[in-house]
Amino acid sequence: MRRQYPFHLIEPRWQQHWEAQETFRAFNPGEPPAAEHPFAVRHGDAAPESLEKYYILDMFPYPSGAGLHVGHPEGYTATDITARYLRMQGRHVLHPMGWDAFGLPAEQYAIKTGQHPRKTTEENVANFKRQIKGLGFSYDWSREVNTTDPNYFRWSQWIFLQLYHSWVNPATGKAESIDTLEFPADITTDEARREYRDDHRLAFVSHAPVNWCPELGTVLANEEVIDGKSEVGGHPVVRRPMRQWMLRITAFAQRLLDDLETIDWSDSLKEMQRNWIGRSEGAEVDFRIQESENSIRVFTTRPDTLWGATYMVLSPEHEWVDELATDAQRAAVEEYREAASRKSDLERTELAKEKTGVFTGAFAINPVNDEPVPIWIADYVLASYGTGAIMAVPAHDARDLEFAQKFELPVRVVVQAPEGESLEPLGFVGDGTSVESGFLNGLPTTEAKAKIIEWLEEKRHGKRTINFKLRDWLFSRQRYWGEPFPIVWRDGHHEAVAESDLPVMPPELDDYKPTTEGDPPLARAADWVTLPDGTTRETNTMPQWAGSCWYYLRFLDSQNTERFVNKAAERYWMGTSWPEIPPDLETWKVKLDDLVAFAFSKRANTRKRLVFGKIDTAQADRLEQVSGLSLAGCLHVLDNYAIRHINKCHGSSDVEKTKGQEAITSKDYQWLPLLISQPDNVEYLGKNKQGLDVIRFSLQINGTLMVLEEVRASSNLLAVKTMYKKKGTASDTAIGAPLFTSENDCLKAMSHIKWPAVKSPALGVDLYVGGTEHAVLHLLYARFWHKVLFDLGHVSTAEPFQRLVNQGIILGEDGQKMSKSRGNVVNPDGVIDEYGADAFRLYEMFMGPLEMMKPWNTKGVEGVYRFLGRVWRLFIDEGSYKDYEQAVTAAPDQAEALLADLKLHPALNDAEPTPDQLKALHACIKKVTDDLDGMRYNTGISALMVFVNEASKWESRPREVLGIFLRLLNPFAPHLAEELAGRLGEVSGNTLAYQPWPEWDDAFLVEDSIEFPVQVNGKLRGHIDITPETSREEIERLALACEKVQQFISEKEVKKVIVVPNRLVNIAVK
RNA sequence: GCGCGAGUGGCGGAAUUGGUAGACGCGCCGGAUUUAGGUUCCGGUCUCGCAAGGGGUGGAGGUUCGAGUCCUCUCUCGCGUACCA
Repeated sequence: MRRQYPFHLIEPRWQQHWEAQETFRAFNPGEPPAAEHPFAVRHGDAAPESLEKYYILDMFPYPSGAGLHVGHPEGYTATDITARYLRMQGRHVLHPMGWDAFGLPAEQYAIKTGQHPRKTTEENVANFKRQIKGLGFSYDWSREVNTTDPNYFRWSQWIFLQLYHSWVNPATGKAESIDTLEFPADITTDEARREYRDDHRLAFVSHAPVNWCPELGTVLANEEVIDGKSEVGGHPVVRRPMRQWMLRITAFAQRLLDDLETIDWSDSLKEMQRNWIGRSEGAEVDFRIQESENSIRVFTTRPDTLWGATYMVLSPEHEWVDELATDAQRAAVEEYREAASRKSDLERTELAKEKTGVFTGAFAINPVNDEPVPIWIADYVLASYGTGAIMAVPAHDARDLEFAQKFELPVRVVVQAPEGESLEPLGFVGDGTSVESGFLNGLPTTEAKAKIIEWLEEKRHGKRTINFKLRDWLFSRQRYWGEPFPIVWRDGHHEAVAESDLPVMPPELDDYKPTTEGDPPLARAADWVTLPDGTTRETNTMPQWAGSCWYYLRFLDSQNTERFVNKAAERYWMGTSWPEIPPDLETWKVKLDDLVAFAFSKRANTRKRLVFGKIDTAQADRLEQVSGLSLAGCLHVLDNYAIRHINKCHGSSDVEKTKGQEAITSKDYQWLPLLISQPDNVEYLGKNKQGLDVIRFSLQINGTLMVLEEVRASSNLLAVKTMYKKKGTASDTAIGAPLFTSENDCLKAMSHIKWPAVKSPALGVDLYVGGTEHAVLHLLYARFWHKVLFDLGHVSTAEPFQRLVNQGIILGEDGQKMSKSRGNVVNPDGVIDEYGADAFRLYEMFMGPLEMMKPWNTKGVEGVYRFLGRVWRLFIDEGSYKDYEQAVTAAPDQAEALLADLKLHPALNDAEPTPDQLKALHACIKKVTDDLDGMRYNTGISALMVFVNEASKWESRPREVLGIFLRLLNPFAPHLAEELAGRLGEVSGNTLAYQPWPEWDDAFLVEDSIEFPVQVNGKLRGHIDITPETSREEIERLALACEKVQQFISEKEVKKVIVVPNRLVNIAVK
């Protein structure tokens, strides 16, 4: 097929140019670029670290043997377009790429063929790199990392040692050195001290039952087991006790949950993490065992239903089952336990349809009414969650009900459903009103919970408790191709390898299978395992997730041999300096206006926040008085999401009137600094659904009470949640008296507010793009490691990834997910050969919104390819291209050299652009800029197409206009844009990469005459010709006079005429 | 079951705080260039209707001068999770 343009020559040429020029290198603090580098050409003498940075990251791939598939470049293209766009906008962009190269496939290939996994990995990396480079991404390859490189995994091992040498201090909730751990008085011997320490480390050894996958010959983390099968390969997984390394991620559960509030991830992704962490609030309640001194502790989220607890269930593995079973029931209990222990998780799940269980013969005493309740065992109660025992309330829990019905146990209704919600009280699990519940009768569920917990605590029958689903992270694998642990064993105890002895290299082996005794493959290397000093090495390796937990940090300084990352580089790229608190009230007001405008603009799906205050010591004391929270130094922030929320809930006067409130207007935000610095009243509202503390500030201004509610979004952040106004005064719980009686007083007070000189919380990676498949694995693990490193002072942000965007999956042409077995896999190499990298990139983005799932369609590639051909013909004389093609047929080896003979299109000239031309150009600049800000690549491309369709008709094509167009095209199709820009004239720095991004001027977009739509009763009936100056009255007159409209309104009564400026006019008739 | 998200032409998808539904591309139809095919260029393409006009964003209601967009109910699909008390 004839090529639309010689992309096969242009693309490699520009890729070589960028590589030779190091066009896309990012510069660490103190390492300025050479004077001739295009970065220096653009920014002059400015130190790179003085520029605003942008760290844009892709999820680095596992280089599989199959090579790149079309899903990989989807995210990579999106980030590349944004990276190139922001570079042109003047940001200092860091955009790196590397390889997550440890993994099972290379090891399995090694077992089969004997080829060292390193060799397989190197081959695959080389292939991936070739494919990725062929797409012309603007990566800084000097920062490339590979997790299997000893210079990389040495630092993975080092971070493991940081975990090993740390514990979480319950007083601060933060990780600190294990040396700060104090021993209880009864721990006196060295042996006991060591044990106590080892029990507190963040990396610790456990002998608990683990997920063992016989097929893979390794254990797996909870996150890697799906429906009782391995996530990789779908092999069965069984529970089996083994000695394993664990990481204490559970100590960070609450912080991992809280800090989700501070980052810009999609709601669905945050929700997945929340579900995985699985926080639930409730109470532990002790049930005394009948005729015994002992009691059994249960966990429940519904202590208010205690009167409805008619039996109790223990998990079969519960430690007291043996003791409880009566002689009559012993045989049945034993049998049930035996059967349960034989079941794999898979079987337990699959057989879950039908409830099973056995009565132990024993009874417990319900503490609220002293009634005996039978104790059962059943495998629907899990040993690993809560206390491994429950109180069963069949009337208000679906599972308990099912069980009770099967075994004919009593059901007692103790919660009345709200009227209309459920006619059937049996099985009602929602909130209602307590009945038949002693002193709780008549209380709504929330209050009943609080009251019963108070009672339980007072009578010492139980206490308030919070439980998490999250389990500690099983961190060892029985594999060869992973990071060896920097741990040795001496006399049955583990010890850390000295930092100076890192990296611990894996031994060379001939056989990569596990040993016949079931030990990991590393155990085969007897010489390696046994050390001269009599210690033996740990033979497990780390899981694949280890390397990906911190690679984004290594990119900042990938060649450093002294530290895992240079401190200054980390501080600069992870960002600590934006945004600042406005220095004064005036600036604050300007920034506020910006933020409000932003909240209602098209770009509003990006989070933008404004810091408007900091809690000083006096304030902190006052807050501590009401809430018990220590909030000194906390910053107040307002973001665009909050503004939208407030507008939605409290911005409409209709809604507010009914509640005796007034609508919040954008002007009201200006009171925020005063509200937080000099409130009449501060209240602590307790924790919200997500377990976050809510604080209410209120202030009376001229008879109206303004109320602000904030949540503590992280340890140092109070985020505005909502805000409303109402008539009246502050409630009785107020601290202090109202300070202001008039608005003037308030304004006066505002002028005295002092703005603290602080910077807002750090950012981390500015934009991270990747698939959803890592929602609870990589992304949770990485956040966990990052928090440990943060606590220990090694990094400066509490969160690694400020903004995260998930790309949608690309389906096959048949609408099914792409897979080898379906035979619908699209190979990028083939597409690039036929249409070129620019067309491939463009199509990947043109398919639809980045985050959406969408099917591939090769015909669609032809569409964008034709578009690039039209761009080419906009600039290049068609005759000369035909001549070129003929010449190449005669002398194929001259193809490259002959390119020099191509001529520019004769319509290109230095004429003054016409108003129409400027309008087309500036409309394009505006649309593309807006769309790139909002990551709407598909509509951005369509704007480029609209411009080209228009410009193709021009008989005179001013260089100036087309040159600016090429800058807009550059992020999307950089090879073609660079080529044409080079032919159009000299480009400073010899690349478009650092040319300033064009700005649009609204003056060019104004139309002289407008065809203004006229509706009658909301239906389009005609148009009138107006100008931007036409008055409302004139528009109304023209609309009513319009001929087409007349036939719809004559003989009818015109009730109302609505003129919507810049939109339309609507005539309402009866 | 629970949680989250999405339903718009033959297809992928566009539609500012509610304001001309279907941008852009694919496909299809017609025309021009070409010996022909391919390429390129021009025109058409939600639907019923000759037209005037009517209908139309999964379905049913509602709010509004005006609803793809907001509210209530409902159906379908996708993703996540699953005995987590």
